Amino acid sequence: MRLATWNVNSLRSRIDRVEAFLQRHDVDVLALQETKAREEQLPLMGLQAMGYEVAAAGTNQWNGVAVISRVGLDEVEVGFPGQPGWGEPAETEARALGATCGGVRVWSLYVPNGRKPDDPHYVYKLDWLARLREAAGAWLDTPTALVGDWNICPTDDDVFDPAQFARSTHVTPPERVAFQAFLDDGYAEVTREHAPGYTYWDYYRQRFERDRGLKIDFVVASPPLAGQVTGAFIDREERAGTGASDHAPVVVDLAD
DNA sequence: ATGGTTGTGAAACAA
Repeated sequence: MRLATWNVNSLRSRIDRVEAFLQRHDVDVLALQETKAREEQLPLMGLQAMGYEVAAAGTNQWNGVAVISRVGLDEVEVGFPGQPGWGEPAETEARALGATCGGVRVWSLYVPNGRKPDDPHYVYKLDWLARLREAAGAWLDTPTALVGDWNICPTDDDVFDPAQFARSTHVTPPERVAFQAFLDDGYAEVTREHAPGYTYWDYYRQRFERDRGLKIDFVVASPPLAGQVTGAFIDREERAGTGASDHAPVVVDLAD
């Protein structure tokens, strides 16, 4: 099974790229973040014609997550127990969607950005991660993939210029501790060894052309799933050219 | 410290 995750930065504006990406790499399951659309706004006919089922959540213009699968899409769940809302009803804030696809529980995650270390949103980010960890502890014994935009650079190697990010989110010790906690519990980040390099580059200052990016998109796998990983890659070409998302897709191959 | 770009939806606001 081939599983991918991609912060698409608007599904409607990039539906053609999504369909081409699925075909180009023969992807079975795709987790999307920043879909930026209500479910009823999404153009799904093309995906359905290609044999995919779609589950989407989120109704505001900034967040939204989805899972697209051609190997089954069952037990869809939005959010996780204890997930706090943020200034609006929980359904509009949707940052987590779980679905069972081909025997794997796939969670498409859009971890809160945090904005600034002194912003209340940063506290919300850490709280959200703590509650996710609490829920994820119960999923360790089943094939589970926590995939998506974690908005954390776990090491300095994951930042093009650590000095420039010294007072920014994504690199602070509490965020890194929060990420490491999943690994301490038994989860494994399975893309890094096969697919080094950044997954996100800001639109401005020609960050992509100069490869000044961040590695913030990860596949965090439970032990039964981690043992099935045979390879991974970052589709950097998808980030090139005009009309690209600011994130590149990350693809993981799993043995049957 | 600031500014640079993109998306949504039609002015900010988030990233």
